[in-house]
Amino acid sequence: MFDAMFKALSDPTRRKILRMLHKGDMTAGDIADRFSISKPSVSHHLNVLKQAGLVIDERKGQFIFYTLNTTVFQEVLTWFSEFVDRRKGDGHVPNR
Amino acid sequence: MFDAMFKALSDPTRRKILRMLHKGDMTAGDIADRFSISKPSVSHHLNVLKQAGLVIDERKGQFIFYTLNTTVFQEVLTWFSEFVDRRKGDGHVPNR
DNA sequence: TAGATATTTAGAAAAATATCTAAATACAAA
DNA sequence: TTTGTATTTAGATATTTTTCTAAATATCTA
Repeated sequence: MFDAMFKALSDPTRRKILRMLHKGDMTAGDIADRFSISKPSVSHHLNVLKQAGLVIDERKGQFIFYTLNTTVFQEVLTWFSEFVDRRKGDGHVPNR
Repeated sequence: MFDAMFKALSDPTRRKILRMLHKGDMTAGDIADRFSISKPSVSHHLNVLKQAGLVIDERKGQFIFYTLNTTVFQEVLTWFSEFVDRRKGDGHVPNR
């Protein structure tokens, strides 16, 4: 699962989408309109983010709304925390 | 710079290297010995990590030691923090 | 200096990824 | 049901990334 998350985060377009969703939920079309790449390409990126668990999609009539899945961000945050020196104990937590 | 960092973090071999270095500095050869891929491939990964600012290298005689650059981890941590709900009124309320 | 060890660089092949256009699916409105 | 809008799926191509072997560079030791 970490594999998919980091892979998803490696693309700048996808990180931009995440920052947009942080301001509020959006439809696939609204997201696509903010990029110069084609709608199918944006759809592909949205799917990668979805597979990685970083976003959730929900259809409402004609539209599909995308939402951030913040719980997963918490997990990545934890992954990174292990590397940062918090000057508490020896700060070392192994594996994963 | 974030671009290079996220790119570097997207590969599982490189993340494994980072976890190894977290336990202590290592030479390129010692790192390579722990993978089944060739030394030149590991050398390539080390270079990607170095370009991303995630590790620092220092030659000592015949050997080159690699070390984690924790300050950069702190920066990525900050990037992620923005997405995590810390329940401390930053004004942002998700839709629905 | 010659030989041994540590590591990287060069160049090529294979695999993965991003992107496109065209077509398909899902739903709404008339 | 027909038409229009929203979005995805399919299939192809171009680019990027990973990996390899062979060769080069740097340093140590005898």
